[in-house]
Amino acid sequence: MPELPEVETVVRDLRPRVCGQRIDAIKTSKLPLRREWSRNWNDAIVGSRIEEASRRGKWILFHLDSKAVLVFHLGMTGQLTVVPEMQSQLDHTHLIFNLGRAEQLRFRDIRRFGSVTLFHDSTALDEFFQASRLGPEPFQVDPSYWRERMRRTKRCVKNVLLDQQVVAGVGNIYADESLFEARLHPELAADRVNRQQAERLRVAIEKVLTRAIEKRGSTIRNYVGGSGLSGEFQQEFQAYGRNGKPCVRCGETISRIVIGGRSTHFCPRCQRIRNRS
DNA sequence: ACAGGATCCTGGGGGC
DNA sequence: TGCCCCCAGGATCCTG
Repeated sequence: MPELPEVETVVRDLRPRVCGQRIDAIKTSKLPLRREWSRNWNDAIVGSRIEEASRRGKWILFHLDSKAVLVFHLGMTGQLTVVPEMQSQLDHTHLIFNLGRAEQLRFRDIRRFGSVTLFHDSTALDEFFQASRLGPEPFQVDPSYWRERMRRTKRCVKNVLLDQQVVAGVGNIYADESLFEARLHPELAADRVNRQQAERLRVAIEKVLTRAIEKRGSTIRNYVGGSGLSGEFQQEFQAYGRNGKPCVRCGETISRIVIGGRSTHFCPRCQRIRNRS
């Protein structure tokens, strides 16, 4: 499910509802997530207050007053919401944190590709991000960055966009939407991307992500924000999931191919391998 | 280095 | 109604 715009929406929704709240109790389910929940974490967390909620790539960070950082990844179907404790519990709810005001922070994940980890302090978290070589935020790269990264690989641009070490937060939907916006063929070899194309790509990614955040992300099936609301950007898709439909720019039929095992949608007329510009 | 495939899971949809 | 197959916003491991 969740790429940068969805994760950003969750964090913005949750921030006012969790910041300043103390975690009074934790309930865990038996089923494992991608990382197993450590029993020690209960003791380390209970009694702490959440000071801040933030995002890094597709990761959600809760900074506790104990200096520990509670970190979530939503995988494909993760949902992180604050609800009244009286609200009935949905299937696949794996973690419940009791907050003040008779509210709970709940983590639900149907496919259990999501993960939760507790880091002792922000240094330990930084080390984790460094070890995984997580790339920069797409809004913080300077104009030369994309060209720089592209020229040193022959991989196709779609795969480069999905690589979290290149840029953090872009997933399958926003890769396709950004390439459509930039009029680049997803199978274009990265080292053949020229200066103008790289700049178009940088601008396109920022534009697509910004608009998607404004629309609270995209809901295909499972995604909801931190208050349980769906996103609406799926109504503005121009490429993703539109195979067989006419291109909004030129009327050509949108194609679907598979790249790196991920379905990929593009306009064969607007997005050519050989590009005039 | 990199592509491709399998894997971790559950559920929805289509075809028969 | 059931069954089987394919598909899904991600990441990681293994092979060639």
